[in-house]
Amino acid sequence: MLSYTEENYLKALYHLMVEKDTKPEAGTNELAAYLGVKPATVNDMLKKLKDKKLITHERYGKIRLQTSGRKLAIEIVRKHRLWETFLYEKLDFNWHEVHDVAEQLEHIQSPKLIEKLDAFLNYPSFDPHGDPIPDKDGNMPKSQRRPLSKSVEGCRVVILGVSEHSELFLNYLSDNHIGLNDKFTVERITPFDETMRLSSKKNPDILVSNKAANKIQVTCLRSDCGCGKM
Amino acid sequence: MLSYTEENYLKALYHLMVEKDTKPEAGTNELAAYLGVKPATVNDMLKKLKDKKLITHERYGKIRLQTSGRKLAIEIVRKHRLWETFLYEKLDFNWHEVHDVAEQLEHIQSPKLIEKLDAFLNYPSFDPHGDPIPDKDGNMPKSQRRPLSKSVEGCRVVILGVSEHSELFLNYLSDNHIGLNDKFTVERITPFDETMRLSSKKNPDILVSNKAANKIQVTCLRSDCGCGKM
DNA sequence: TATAAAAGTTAGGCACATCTAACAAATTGT
DNA sequence: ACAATTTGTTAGATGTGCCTAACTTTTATA
Ligand SMILES: [Mn+2]
Ligand SMILES: [Mn+2]
Ligand SMILES: [Mn+2]
Ligand SMILES: [Mn+2]
Repeated sequence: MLSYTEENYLKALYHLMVEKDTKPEAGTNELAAYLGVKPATVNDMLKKLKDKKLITHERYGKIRLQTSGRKLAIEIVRKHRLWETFLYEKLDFNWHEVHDVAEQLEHIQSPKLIEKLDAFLNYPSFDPHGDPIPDKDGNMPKSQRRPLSKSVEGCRVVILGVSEHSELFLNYLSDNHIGLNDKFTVERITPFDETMRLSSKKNPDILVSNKAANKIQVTCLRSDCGCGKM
Repeated sequence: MLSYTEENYLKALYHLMVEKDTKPEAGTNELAAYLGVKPATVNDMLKKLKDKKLITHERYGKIRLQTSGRKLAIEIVRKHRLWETFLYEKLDFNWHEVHDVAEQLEHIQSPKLIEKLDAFLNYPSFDPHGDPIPDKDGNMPKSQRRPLSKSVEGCRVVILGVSEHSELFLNYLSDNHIGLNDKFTVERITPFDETMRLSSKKNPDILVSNKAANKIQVTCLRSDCGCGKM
């Protein structure tokens, strides 16, 4: 049985490695910064996780998840995203409110609870941020999400998710009436700064900066718009 | 902000005091036994709770909850019972399975979560064991529950709850097809050992020992059966 | 009332998760 | 290649929650 803290270290390692499409390894300082603790603290924990055969790490070397550690990390990600979905779908939480509560709920120990919750939610594949929810065997559903910034003029897109979860960004989207599963047409892209002008049923004119468009994940609804979708 | 452990001490004190209709005070050994820790451990915690003005306690004296401590304890009881209701009503947990998971869930910190959960469950007044759920101001709903053993021959009763939560007892009830809100007629009470013979639609002949009848809480559906109901 | 039993306290210690401060190794840049 | 910077490690300390063992106070009982 892992402690609350050990679980958070595994999950942090998993996220650091997924969000790094180069080598799946992390450093002590990097992990410390991510978790908001000091490198010395991480070092103590590395010893414990190594003893439990969840990671590999040798002195002055890089940290890697072992298969057992990755499996546990994915279980925690699964719980986190199922709880986020529950809060959003069933309890009417806002987009930006679900994460912090899920940070607590993800540590509840009860396999039955998670299976029942999954069933209650109808076995969802994606959470309210559009992130994939691993199934009970740890398989991640695939989606052809791509940043909105890759779309071209004339594209008809649907919002599948976001790649940043900050309250600031999520509120910015809400304020601009951009929500999960909303559909938009890319009307115009300003050449100089690539600001996008979108239209939707609810709102005929929405301006989205390139910075924001990079964080908004969409899929293209037409195959003939030339946006480079496979 | 209280720790997980501090919350459990407050809740334990509350339960010890409610379940004792004499003086609302508890002893060190009593509390230690209830929580499954050693008296020395309790002593350390008493110091902390006293510093936080949640209890009163002087050397070799009895422990009492202060108003602030009682209020916090009731909040935890509220969370516990709402979660039990959620697990039972929405996730199809069995009677005896809800408690252990609720022991974990009761410590999740999010006022919004609890208010939303309460609304989602339609502001229930009683949990799956028939125990009262305090409202958000800490008021306990009243019910005229009384042990089944107080009923007399001819009484028509409905099961409102149980005063013991062990898996053994709850499974005993399930095995005998006795469930929450089920209705029974008291057909016969054996004079010598007060064993009760009940009948219901599902099952025309159920034998209930006096030991069990003491733990089953009912309300009488007729006013003329002479069972002493007010 | 004296003694035995029960209840409560204290001292000292341990595991966990964290810190600071000092140090060592590896990497980078001139 | 050497120095400077970054990265990682170690030692020693703290607070929480728990323990055992020894002690003291209160309560029960002979
Ligand atoms: Mn977490
Ligand atoms: Mn998410
Ligand atoms: Mn608890
Ligand atoms: Mn209950």
